Amino acid sequence: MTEAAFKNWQAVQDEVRRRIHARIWAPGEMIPNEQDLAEEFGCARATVNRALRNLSDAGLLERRRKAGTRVALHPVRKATLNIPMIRKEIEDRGQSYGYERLMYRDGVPPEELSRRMKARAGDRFVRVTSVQTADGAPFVFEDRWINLSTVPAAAAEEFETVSANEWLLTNAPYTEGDIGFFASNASDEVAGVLGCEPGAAIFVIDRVTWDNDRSITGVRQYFRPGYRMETSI
Amino acid sequence: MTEAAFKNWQAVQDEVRRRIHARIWAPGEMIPNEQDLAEEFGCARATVNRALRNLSDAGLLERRRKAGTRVALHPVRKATLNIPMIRKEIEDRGQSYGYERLMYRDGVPPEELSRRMKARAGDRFVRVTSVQTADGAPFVFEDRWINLSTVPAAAAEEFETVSANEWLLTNAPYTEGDIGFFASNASDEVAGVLGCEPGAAIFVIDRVTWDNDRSITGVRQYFRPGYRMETSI
DNA sequence: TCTGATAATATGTCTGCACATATTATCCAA
DNA sequence: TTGGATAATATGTGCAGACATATTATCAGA
Repeated sequence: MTEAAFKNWQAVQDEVRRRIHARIWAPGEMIPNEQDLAEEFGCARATVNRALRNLSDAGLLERRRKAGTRVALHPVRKATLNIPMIRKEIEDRGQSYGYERLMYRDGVPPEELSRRMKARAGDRFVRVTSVQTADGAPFVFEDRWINLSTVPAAAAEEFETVSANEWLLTNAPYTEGDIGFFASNASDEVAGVLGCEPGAAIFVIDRVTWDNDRSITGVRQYFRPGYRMETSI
Repeated sequence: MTEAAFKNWQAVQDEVRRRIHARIWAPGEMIPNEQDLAEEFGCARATVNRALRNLSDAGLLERRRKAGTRVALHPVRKATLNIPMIRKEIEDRGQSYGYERLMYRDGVPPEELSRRMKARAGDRFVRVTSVQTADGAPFVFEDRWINLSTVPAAAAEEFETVSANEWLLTNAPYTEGDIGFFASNASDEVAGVLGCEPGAAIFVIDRVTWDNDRSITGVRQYFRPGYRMETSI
């Protein structure tokens, strides 16, 4: 074990990882403070800070001022998953992408969605349903409500050729979003669009996006049977 | 607009966010380099660096050496979701948690899982199935294979009272994990355990965890109908 | 025209120092 | 004993300067 072997923050991070994994520093246990570690590793405190901060972000360490740094007792494993932008996902597989608008209509969202979107009195909405295809086969059925009070410009667009998702991404960037994932049996409508049996298990993503406290859009995406969302931690 | 108003990295970050959102810097467009921004904001380059790096991590900016920094064209929205530790999730709801082991048996994983776990010739496995309950009602059915060649200590534990997940977390920490989410129609077996109709849409999480390049365990969790995984971005 | 060496440039990161801030420990007075 | 002021301490962050590194642009030579 040579001295001064940990000169960059990633080397420090790896070493700390190793010690946690080797249980040299056990879960729940305090680890030395930054100053001491910096001396031991032969680097500046800022370098140690950067490494520990990163590990704290990753959920492996818990840090508090004055209290110090300890190894997380329940490593809250955080998976970062990329919310699929359908076109990109399909094209990345080398398949041809298709988009077709099915319906475009003014209206009022159902009660439950209205609540989730914190709709105010007087808010106007438009509903757009569409299907996106991979090599001609249905890939995802999308049922979307757009809050025209938040995005007035959307009233001038009928989403016949460009998907609402892409239009919104470039024309109404959002600051926050709530996402839910669940499984649902295909209704007759969903089955009809996706070309599967009614009752088939469908992976569904629910999303509401916000421009600060104003909801932009609420969308539900029904993926074709067999769809799998992957990630790693 | 007063000068020198952005003295800390979060203020800088907020200002950059604002400019992106206000389309002062449009998607795909280059933004000024760190040096210039530092002068404009009246702070050190390191401060601008910290802010931009954070935004890059969040997927809002794309940075490349020499090429510079540009506003992400397709803001790859990264949702960080906490992989549920079932007991904690149930107890956090104020419900009582229950665990019951259903089966414990040596064997060989099915072909597909064997491949995903990169099983080597001579690897030995044990299969553990269990159900976890919330207030007595089935919550999740778990079908797990443990690689005894990676975790020999697991051979001495039969998981009758402690869930394999918790035992592994404290006895065989993992370095990496692959996770998949999908929907599946309940088989007769799954329906029987979860107490629902066969064919009901079930949210399923597939996971393989690794100690470096050696697989520790491969598990499939079938959640009760109606289960919803939530997160925000 | 193409290729490979070279220069230019923006980001990445380290150092050493300083001060800020949150939190805990301590101690004194009521 | 208790409450509140005060000190001590570990992390959080800022700054200036320097060098490292990846990548692009340029230009000479084949």
